[in-house]
Amino acid sequence: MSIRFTIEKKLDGALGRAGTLETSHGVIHTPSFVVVGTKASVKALTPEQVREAGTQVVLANTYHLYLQPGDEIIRDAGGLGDFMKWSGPTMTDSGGFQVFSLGAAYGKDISKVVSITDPNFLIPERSSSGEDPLAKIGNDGVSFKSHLDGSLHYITPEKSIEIQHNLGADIIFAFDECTSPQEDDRYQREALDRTHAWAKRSLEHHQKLKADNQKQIALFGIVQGGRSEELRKKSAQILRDMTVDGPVPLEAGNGTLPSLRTGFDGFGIGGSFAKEDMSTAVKWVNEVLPEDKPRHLLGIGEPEDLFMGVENGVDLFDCVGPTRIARNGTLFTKKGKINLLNAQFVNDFTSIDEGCECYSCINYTRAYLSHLFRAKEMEAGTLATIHNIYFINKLVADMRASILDGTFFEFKEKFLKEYNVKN
RNA sequence: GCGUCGGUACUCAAGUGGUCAACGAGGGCAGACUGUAAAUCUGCUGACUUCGGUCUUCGGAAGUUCGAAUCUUCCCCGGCGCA
Repeated sequence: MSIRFTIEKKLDGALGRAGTLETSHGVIHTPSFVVVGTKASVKALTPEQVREAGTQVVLANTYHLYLQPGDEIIRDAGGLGDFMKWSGPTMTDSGGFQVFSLGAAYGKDISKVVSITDPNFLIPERSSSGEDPLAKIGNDGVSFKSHLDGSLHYITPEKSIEIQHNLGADIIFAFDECTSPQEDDRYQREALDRTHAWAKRSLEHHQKLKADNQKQIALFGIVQGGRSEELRKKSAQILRDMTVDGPVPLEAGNGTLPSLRTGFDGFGIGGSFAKEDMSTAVKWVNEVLPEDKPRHLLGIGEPEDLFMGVENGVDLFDCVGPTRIARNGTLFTKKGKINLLNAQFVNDFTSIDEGCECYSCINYTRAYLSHLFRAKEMEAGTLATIHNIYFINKLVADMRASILDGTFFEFKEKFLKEYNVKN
């Protein structure tokens, strides 16, 4: 068994739960936020700083590392964790998101989460003319034009799994197609069928490689289905029930052993969401997915969304938001986000977030960070990133603690009330 | 003193008769960012505005012209050269 998931306590009257996820590189206490280190680096931080900010697990990206430095380099370095000197658990995304971000979303003003009130939401995805996308989908796989040097690469589910095995994270994802919520029903169905076919091929190839190299790697299948309840539930069901022949026993048996059927070790919930229906989509899916396996809501990480996910049975979240907005000057506080580049912080000698015990808050003032951002000093990104991931890690850890002591809903109400009050 | 080059918005800096409230860069003021093409991107940056425009600007003053940041004259300021 490559991972072991144990539920410690469930939420009354909701799908949420607190648990532990054991990997060969340590235990993840869930629910947990997964810090993104796309290119085998959490931007602006050393692994020690990532750890000190309360991080349990880091996620890197297949597509980026395949292009640079190449997955074989990382395999030869001893795997992702050894290469980047992160001793804790690791995950890799499959490249499925790049099918979206470099494909349908390329050169357009749409992102992972859009509001249905956004004018862009009304533009039919495939009919709007934009730049020539870097990712083009075929039924067998996706052709990518490298954003680094323009070279062409063809990624199939097998290729993604092979790269991910070379990267050697504890948890990897099936190759999927992340669709935009604007896609019409016909396209959603077509894409979903493709994602399921790719999931099957990912699982088959994963089992084959696992049998060959004996690595302790867990594979998560990814649920898609856009905004449709029917498709979301169908996707969760199909992936839940999907199995392939298990690893071949090392010693040749006497032929009477029943063949082991294995499925996914956990599940990702994917897709670009309409803000307004993200919670219903998560609920639909988690009502169908098996309770005893971990669920990862891909790419979501705003405080409000984390509460929603945890309440509805999500165990893992990853998101570039906290690290990205930090580098751009926006910091989380208990009273909402603040942009340190705003004039009001130039002479604000209070700490970033009162009461926060992160390295940045203990040692520095808003005025100092404001200066660093204005002066374009690199340390600005470092101190801001430390604070933001500490803030999110702490928030999710507090949610976990509140599930364990039965105060989740009170905690949620109190936090969101304060968080939504403008500074 | 003579000659010469220059003086443009917060700064630097284009423009050398109408398409100029004036290119561009920086700075400033905001906004965005959700499985990272992102230490990135977008908007605004003379005043007023019922968003149609209106008014005041390119060292100062006076001219030429239908029209001047742009041409002329004088003045002020700065650089350089010669006395």
